[in-house]
Amino acid sequence: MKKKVTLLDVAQAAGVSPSTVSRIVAGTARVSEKKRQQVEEAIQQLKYQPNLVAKGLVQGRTLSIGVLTQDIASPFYGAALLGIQEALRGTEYVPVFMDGHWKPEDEALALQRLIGRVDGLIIMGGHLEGKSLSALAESMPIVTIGRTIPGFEQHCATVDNYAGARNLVRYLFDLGHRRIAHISGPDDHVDARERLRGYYDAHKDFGMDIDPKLVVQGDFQEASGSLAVATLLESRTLFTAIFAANDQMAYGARLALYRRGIRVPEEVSLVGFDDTRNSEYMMPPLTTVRQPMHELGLSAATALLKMLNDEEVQLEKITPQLVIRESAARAR
Amino acid sequence: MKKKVTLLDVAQAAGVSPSTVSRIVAGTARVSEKKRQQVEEAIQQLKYQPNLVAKGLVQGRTLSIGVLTQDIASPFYGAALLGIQEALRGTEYVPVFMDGHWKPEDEALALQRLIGRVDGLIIMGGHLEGKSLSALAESMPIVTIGRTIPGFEQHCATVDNYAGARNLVRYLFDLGHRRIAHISGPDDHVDARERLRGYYDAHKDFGMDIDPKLVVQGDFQEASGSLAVATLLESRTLFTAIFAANDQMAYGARLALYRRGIRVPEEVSLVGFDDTRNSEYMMPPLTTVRQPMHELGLSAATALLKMLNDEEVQLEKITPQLVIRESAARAR
DNA sequence: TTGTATGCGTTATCAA
DNA sequence: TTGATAACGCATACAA
Repeated sequence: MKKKVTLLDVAQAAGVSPSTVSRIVAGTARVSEKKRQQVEEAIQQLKYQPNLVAKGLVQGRTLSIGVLTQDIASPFYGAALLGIQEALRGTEYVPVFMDGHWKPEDEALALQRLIGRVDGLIIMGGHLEGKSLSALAESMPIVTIGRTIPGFEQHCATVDNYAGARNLVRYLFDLGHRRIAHISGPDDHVDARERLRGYYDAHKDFGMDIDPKLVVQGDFQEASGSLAVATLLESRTLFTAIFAANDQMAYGARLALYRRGIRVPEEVSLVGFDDTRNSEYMMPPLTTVRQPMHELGLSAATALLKMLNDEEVQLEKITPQLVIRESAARAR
Repeated sequence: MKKKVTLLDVAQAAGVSPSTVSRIVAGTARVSEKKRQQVEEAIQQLKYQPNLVAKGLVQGRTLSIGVLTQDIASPFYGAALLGIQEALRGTEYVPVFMDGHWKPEDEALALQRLIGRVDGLIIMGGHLEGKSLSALAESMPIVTIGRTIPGFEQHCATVDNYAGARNLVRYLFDLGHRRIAHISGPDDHVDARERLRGYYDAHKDFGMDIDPKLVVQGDFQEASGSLAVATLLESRTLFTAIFAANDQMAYGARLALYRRGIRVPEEVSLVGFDDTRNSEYMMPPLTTVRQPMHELGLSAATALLKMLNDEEVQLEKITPQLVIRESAARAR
C-alpha cells in the first residue's frame, strides 16, 4: 500500500490553500487560470485521487445508491441492472446491489444493510408491505420498479401486468383458442395476481367461463413450468394453448411438452410474459409480453438521481407490448 | 429527513463518554455491565444508526468491495454474483457492481469508478492486460475469477478451459464423431483461445487433422451462434457435431438448426460450454461443460474477505466437469 | 474501566 | 479570488 496523497499535499505542492484545490477539483467556484494550472499539474504529478469517503462525510451522503432485487442472476432483473448502470454512468454515483431472493427475511436483511449506506434506493419486486415502504419513502428517496408505494405513486415505475396479460390472452382468443391453460405465479406475488386477473377478464371479454382445472400454480421458476404441464396433462383437461405467467415457466413448460412429443405451436400454443433475453431463442421463438426492464431500470435510476438533486419526478405506469413470435398459432 | 442521531447523542443520553459508546457498539473492549445496559437502552430509544461513512473515514476503509463483471445481465455472471453475495452475507461488506460490457474502455471506466471507493476488488473476465492487473494488485487486495494476475496466481480462481474443452471434444470423439465443427469465441478472449486449443489438442489425441473450414468465429452472443451455423452450412463442409465455445452461442446455433429442420441430436450433435442456467431447459437439454460460477464467486469473495483481514489465501485452478445431457448422441 | 483529545480528508463558512 | 478555520461522525492513543 502506498501512502495516500491528499488534497493537502496537492495544495502544498502547488503553493495554494487547500480550499483552492477543493474548489478546482469540485469546480464549484471561479479560480484564476494561473492557479488552476499549478494545481492541475500538481494533481497530475502526485496522482491525486480525491477521497470520496471524506467527501461523503462532510456532505452527508454516500454517493451510492442501493438496488434491491429479488434474483440478481435472472436475466429479467439483469436487464434492469444494466439500465440502472447506464443511468449512473457519468455521475458520481455507484450502485450497491442486494438480493432479497424472493424471501421476506432476506429482503429485510438486505434493506437493513442498504439503509445508511446509500443515498437513495431502487426497489424491485419483493414482499415488503406498503406501509413499510411508505415509511421508508418518508425517510429517504426511493423509487420502485413494478411496485407501488402508497402515497408515492409518482416515484414508482410500474407495468400494467393486468393489461398485458389480458391483451395476450385476447390474442390467443383471436387465434381461435378457447381452452387456454394458465400457469400462474405465486399467489402472494402482486404481478402474478394481476396477470391472473387479466387472464380471467380476457375470458369475460369473450363471454367465456373458466374451467378451474385450467389454471395451475407455479413459482416463476422453470421447473414449476414443467411440473404444471405434467399436472395439466394428467388431469386430462383439454387445452389448445398455455399462458405461462412468466417466460421462465414457459421454458419449463416447453421442455415438458417436448418430452411428451407434443409439438409447439402445431398442437399447443405456448405464450409467456416478460420477454426475457432467451425467449427469442426458444424453440420456437416465444410469443410473449415484453417488459422493458432495461428502460425501466434506466428511467427509475434517472428519476432517483433527480430526486437526489431535489427535483420533482413523475414516473408512470406503462402497458407492456405484445411480442408476437412463433410459439402461438391459430387453433386447430 | 429526520435529524440524525449520532454517537454523541447516545453518549449524552446514557450519561457516558462517546468513546464508551463507540467501544460498546464496536465491541472492541470490555465495558462494565451497567454502562452497557444504559448505552444499549439509549441506542434503542434514539434508534441510533452508526454512520458508516464516518467510520470508514477514520478507519481508512469503505466497507465495500468492488466487483467488475462483463455482462451483469448474463446468467453466467449472475451466478457468480449470487455466490459473492452469499459470501458477504453476515459481514459488514457490501458489493458494488460495475460492468465492463466486454469493452476495454468501459472496463477502464468501471475500474476508475471503483478504485478508491472499495477496499478490495473481484475482477471477472475482461481485457485488462496482465501488467495493469499486477500493478493494481500491488496497490489493493484483488482476486480474479477466470483470469490470472501475473505474480499473484494464488489470488486467482481460474477454470481450466483448455482441459474442459479437450475433455468435451474427446467425448464427442468417443461418440464416434469425426467431423466436429467449432464455433469459437472472440480471439482476444483468453478463455476462448484456451477452449480452441482444447479443441485442437483433442483432435491430436485422436490423431486427427482439423479442417480449418470447421472452425467459425463467434462473439459469445446468441446471434453469432446462429450466424456460424449458417456459415458452416453454406460452406458445404461436412460435420456431425458442433462444439460452441459457450452456451449462449449454442442456443443461437440450436435455433438456426431448427430453422433448417436439422434435428438435434439425431442429425447433428451440439455441445456448449458454461452450463448456464437455461441450458438444462434447452431442447434437447444441452450437453456442456459446467463452470461452477456460484462456487467460484463464493470462494473468490471469501478469499478477498480474508485478504482484507490480512490472512493468506490460496485459490486454485479447477477443471470444469462435463455435464452430459441429451444434445449429443452417437454419430450416425 | 473510562474519559479527553486528536485526527481521518474533505467541504463550507466566513473574512480578508 | 483566495485563505484560515470549523465542522462532518467516528475511532483510538493516551491519560486518568
